[in-house]
Amino acid sequence: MNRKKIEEPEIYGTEAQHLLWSVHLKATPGRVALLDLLNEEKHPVSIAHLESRLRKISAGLAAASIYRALDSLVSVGLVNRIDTGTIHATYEIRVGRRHHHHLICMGCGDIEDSEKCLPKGIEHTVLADSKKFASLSRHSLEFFGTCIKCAK
Amino acid sequence: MNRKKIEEPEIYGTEAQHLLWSVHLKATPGRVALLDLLNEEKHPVSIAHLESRLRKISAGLAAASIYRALDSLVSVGLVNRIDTGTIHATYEIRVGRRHHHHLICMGCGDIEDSEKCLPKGIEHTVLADSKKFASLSRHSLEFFGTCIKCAK
DNA sequence: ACAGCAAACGCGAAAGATTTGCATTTGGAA
DNA sequence: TTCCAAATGCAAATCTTTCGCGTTTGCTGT
Repeated sequence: MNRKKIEEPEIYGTEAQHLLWSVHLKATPGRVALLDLLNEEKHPVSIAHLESRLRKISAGLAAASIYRALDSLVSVGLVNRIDTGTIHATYEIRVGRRHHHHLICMGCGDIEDSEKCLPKGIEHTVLADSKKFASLSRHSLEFFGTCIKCAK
Repeated sequence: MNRKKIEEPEIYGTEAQHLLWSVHLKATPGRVALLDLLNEEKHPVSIAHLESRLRKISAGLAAASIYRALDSLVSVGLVNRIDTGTIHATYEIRVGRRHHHHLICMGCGDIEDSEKCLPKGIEHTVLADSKKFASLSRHSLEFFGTCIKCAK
C-alpha cells in the first residue's frame, strides 16, 4: 500500500493552507477554519458572529484561540479589522479581494461595499506633509449614513 | 438681595453648555466635564484614559455615566468615535475643529493629524454608485503606518 | 516514515469592559 | 418655586478579552 492511497489530490493542500504558508504561518485547523469562514462572508463580521458560526459549522474553536488566530491573521495582512462605528470591531478577509471600502448604515448596521477609493498617490502626499511618520502602509475609509430601508 | 448677586457673568454659561444646548442636550456635569476634557486633548483618547483623567481632575463620573454621556455626545455629533486599529475605540471632540483625519503608528500608537481629505464630492459619487443607501453623513479615514521613532 | 521542537490549542480562571436596574438627584421649562 | 423627564451613582449582571499551563500538532530535518 504505497502507490497511491487516496483519491483526493491532497498533495497540493487547500487554498487556505496556501495562503497561510505564503505568509509563513502554520496551517492550523483554527486558522484554516477562520479563513474559510471569512471567505464565505461578504462583509465584515464580529468576533461574536465568528464564534457562533464556528461552534455550529466546525467543531468550534476555543474563544481564546479565535482571538489568537485573528491576531495573527491580521498581523500578516490576510485579514482586515474594520471599524463599523460601534464599539466592537469586525473582521474581513483581505487577500483575494479587490481593495475596497464600506458604506455602513447607522440605523441597522447593514454594510455595502464601495470600489471608490482615494485618488492615487494620496498616501504619498499625506506622508510628505507629515512631520512624524516614516511610512504608511494602509488606510481605512468608511462612509456612514442611512440605508434605504432605515430611511423608510 | 435681588439686584446682582455674583461677580461672574454666569448669565451666559460656558462654552460646553452652549454646545450642549445647541444640540438640545441638558448641560449636565458629566457631559460638560467630558467636553472640556476632550477639548484639551489634541488627539483621540480611550475611555480608560477619560475615566482616569476624570477621577483626578473633577470628582469623577461613574463608569456607567461615562458610557452614557459619550453615547449621547457621539449621537448628536459633538464627538467622534475613532478606530485606531486596536480593539478599543477612542473619542475625539468634533465641534470646533476643522475636519481632519489621522496617521496612526502601528508600533507605538502615536497619532498625527492630517488636513488632507477626500476630493470634494466623493460622498456624492459613492452614494450615486450605491444601490442600498439613501444618504451619507460622514466618513472616517485613517492612515496606518510607522512613525519615525518606531522605524528607528 | 519518524523524531523533535516550537508554535497552537483547549480549558478554566482572571481581568477588563460595557450594560442594566433601580433609587436618588437635578436641569431647565412652566 | 414646582415638577417631571432625563441623568447619575452604585452595584450587580453580562460580555469580552487575556493569561497560564499542560497537551497536542504542524512541519522541518533525518
